[in-house]
Parts: sequence; structure tokens; C-alpha cells
Amino acid sequence: MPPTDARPASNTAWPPQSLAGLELFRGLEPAALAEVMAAALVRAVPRHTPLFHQGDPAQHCHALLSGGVRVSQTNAAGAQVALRFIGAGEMFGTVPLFTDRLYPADAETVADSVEIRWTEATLRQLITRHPAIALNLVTVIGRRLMEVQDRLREVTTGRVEQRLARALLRLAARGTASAAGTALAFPLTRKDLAELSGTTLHTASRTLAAWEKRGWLSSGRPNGRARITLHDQAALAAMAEDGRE
Amino acid sequence: MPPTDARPASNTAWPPQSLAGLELFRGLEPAALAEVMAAALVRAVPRHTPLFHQGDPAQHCHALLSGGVRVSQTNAAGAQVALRFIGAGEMFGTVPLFTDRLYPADAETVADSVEIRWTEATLRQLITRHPAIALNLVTVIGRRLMEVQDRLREVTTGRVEQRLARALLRLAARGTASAAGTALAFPLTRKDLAELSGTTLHTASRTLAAWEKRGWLSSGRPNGRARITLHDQAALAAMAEDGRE
DNA sequence: CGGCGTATTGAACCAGGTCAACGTGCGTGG
DNA sequence: CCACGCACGTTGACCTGGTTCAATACGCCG
Repeated sequence: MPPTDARPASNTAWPPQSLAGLELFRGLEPAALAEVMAAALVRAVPRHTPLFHQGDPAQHCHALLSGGVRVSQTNAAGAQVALRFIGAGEMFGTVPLFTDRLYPADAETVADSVEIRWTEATLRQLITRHPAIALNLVTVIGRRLMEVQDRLREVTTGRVEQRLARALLRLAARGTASAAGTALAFPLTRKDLAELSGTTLHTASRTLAAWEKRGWLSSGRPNGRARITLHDQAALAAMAEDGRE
Repeated sequence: MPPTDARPASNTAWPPQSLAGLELFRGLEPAALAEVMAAALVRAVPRHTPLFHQGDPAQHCHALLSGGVRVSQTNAAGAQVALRFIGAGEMFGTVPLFTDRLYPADAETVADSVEIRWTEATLRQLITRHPAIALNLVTVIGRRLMEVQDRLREVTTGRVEQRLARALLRLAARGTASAAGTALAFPLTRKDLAELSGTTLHTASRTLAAWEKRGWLSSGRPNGRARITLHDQAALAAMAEDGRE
């Protein structure tokens, strides 16, 4: 079934903390937030649904209220790279509105999700009326730039184990901690992890199996197969640091 | 000798096309440009001078009026990655003003250069008075994000020759074309090229030697040792495409 | 002209990719 | 509710691009 757009039944009824969680609108007064909310389109999207494709004309600024989205690029030869996993409260697909107007990547849900979005015209109006949004945008994109630069450094200087460890730690920062460990926020296959850390699913599988044996993490039960829980972030951090256990 | 700061002797006397070339201030009216100019600090910097270091507190928005700057990161183990080479008219070192206020990289001139910069306070004032600057900033940083994402994809999916070819083509886009070929805008050692394309200077040297033998480019004479001229961009583009010649 | 940073080139090694074959748990449909 | 099928995961054996180590040559600057 195709996902359907809808305004929230009542603007004020929609959880305001969803918006407060969006860094893009940080620091706006309640009145402005209400305005932002009123202009938004919200839709529920089942998992494994494409939200946009590489090369499509960019028409919206997207964000996620719940669920998870994989943003990935495919090169000419068909090889995939995962650029980023988007969790609740994160923005995505917004940069091309300000550059070449073409989505540079694919986006697809990896879990049942609720997406919120604004058309480009709406976003520009909002920015005009509330210039703070533009500065927030610079902050968000700037942080993302720095993160990708970090990954570029890792991938050219480090070994696979380091990158895999760091990828897990980055995901853990957005996961939920409990006594049993930190559960990652969305399901990730070995292939996902491989594409995130720049390796093959074979190597990723071997490495994860080794770490699971050491008790650093566990995958699978008691949730779906692709649910990963970290038990020893310190060990992973050490691995990410010096690449030697 | 330490580089010295100076206001241009006369604001209006300073070449206005320098500013017009800065995408950051694109679309501003002449009066606004004059304002920007009046607030700028300009200094001449000899080659091989550090402009800032990784980890330093970020205090300025920088741009280059002439010359060249290498922006690079060093990891814990001391390995270097070149994030970007900055040419005339390009902005750099501005992102951390909006994120964590710490330069994430080193910047050092690779040729005698003229730098123009604004303090953070000045930049914020300018943005407040001319909101278009904030949107230009989003565009510039967004484009850079997309470029780094491209490099990340290349480095994880492609072979060394492809990355080297692409690095050269990217640099050529900012070089000067003539009958003899396209001369790159600043001197680049084999090590620079290696750090740009994520390989070792040994492999870079071997590859460049092979390409020089095929007539795709030439290096060294008649300029300094590290001056590179491309003669067959089509061949390099083919190499960048499919990685097989 | 002497010395040092840069470049070239050869040889050996190895991390990780590739190819191949086999498990296994999840979801679906009967 | 159970059984079947398939997508996902695991594991082993082999292969190779590119790094590493090492040694020599070049060219620029003082």
C-alpha cells in the first residue's frame, strides 16, 4: 500500500516534544513551533518502503518522528555505500534543496516509521520568518560534514575492525541503554553494517561473530534477528582507538 | 616571519571581484559587499605556514584570495588525510563556528597566499543584517558534504587508480587550461596526492609515472617539481569511471 | 658542490576480498 | 498452529591489490 499524507488531526495535539527534538527548530518560540507544525506533512510508512531515490528531484525537507531510515548511495557498478542511518528526531534529504536540487542518495525505511516533511517552498518561508532555522541548518549539516570527514579518515587509515567498532559506537549513541546493555535503535543486517563501515558482509559477519564470542555484544534474540545489543562499549572503544585488542 | 594582519588600505580599492568570487557573499548588493569588505581582515601568508591546527578554538571564518591551502586531518596514529585543497575564492575553517567551536583539521599554505577572514562575531553580525549569507553558507557546506560523501563512496568501492584519477580531475576543475593542457592551481607532492586519494605515496608515484609515460599528464618542468599538468582528461575520466583502461 | 627532501623502483608480505557451500531462524500461507 | 521456503547468516579456502620495507636516484637550495 502506498503511504498516505496527512495533516495531524489537531496541530496542538501532535506531540510537541517531537518537534522540540528536531535540532532544526531548536530555540524557536512556541508560536513559531506551532507554525512549523501547521505547515508539516506527516505520514506513517511501513518498513522497507523507499522514500526517495538517487537522482530524483528533491522536493521536501524530511525528518523522522519514529522508526529508522537507511540513506545509501549506489555507484555505477552497483556497489552500495550506507551514508547514514536516520533515527527518530533526525533530519534528512534536505541538502539538495540548497544545492543541485537532486537527491544524491536513496532513502528507505528499515522499520515501520513516521515521517514528517515540509515542501521546499514551505521551508523557505519558515526560514524567512524565523532566520534561526537557517543557522540551525548550518549546524546540522556542518556536524554531518565533520562526521563524514571522520569516516573518510577512518576508512583510509584504519583497519576494518576499527571502522566496524566505530560504526557500532556511533549507532549506540542513538540507541537505548538498559541494564542488559545498549540496544541499537533499528534493525541492522550484516550487509547494512558492512556498507556502513566499508567492508563486505563476510568480513562483517566474521568480526561480529568473534566479538559476540567475547561477550562484547549480542545479536538476534530476544528481538528480531537483526537487533544488536552492545554489552562492552569500552572494549569496542579500545578497538576503535588502536585497532588492536 | 609571522604573518601580519591588515585592513586593506582602502576598502573600495580592494578588488571587488575577489569578493564577488566568494560564493558565501553571492547575491549581496554592492552596499552589503562594501560592508563585508570593511569588516574583513586581510593578510599575506608565505607558503608552508600553518593557519590553524586541529583542536584549536575556532575564531574566524577564512577564505583565500590567492594561493593555496591544504586542509588535512591527522589521526591518533599520526597518519594524515588531506580533506581538501583550497584555492582562490574558496571558504574554509568556518563550520566549527557553528558546531563545537574547535577546528577539526589542520590548515597550511602550500604556496604564497593572501587570506581574508572575519571574526566569528563579525560574521554573525553580517548574517543578521544580510540573511542571504546564511543560505549561501548552507549551499557551500552542503555541496562540500556531498563531495565528501562521493569520496567516501569511491574510497570504499573503487580502486586506487580510480580515486587518484578523480582527485586529479577535481583539482583540474579549479586549475587553468591552456593549449598545453590544464595546469593544477597549486603545487602538489606525491604525498599530497596520496593523502587526497587514500593511498601511499609509493603507489601514487608508481601510478603517476605510468600515466606520465602514456602522456596523460606531465609533472615537474617547466615549473617547480610539484606542478602537474593534465593532457588527457578524457582518459583520466575513463579511468575514474570504470577503473580499467 | 654538498646535503636533504622528494621521487622512483624492486621485492615480499598480508589484510581483507572473492568464491563457494552450507546452516538457520523468520514469516507466511495453508 | 505448523510446515515449508527463502532471505539472511556463517564459515572455510584461496587469491590479489596495495602496503610495507628497503635501497637508490634525482633535483633544488643554500
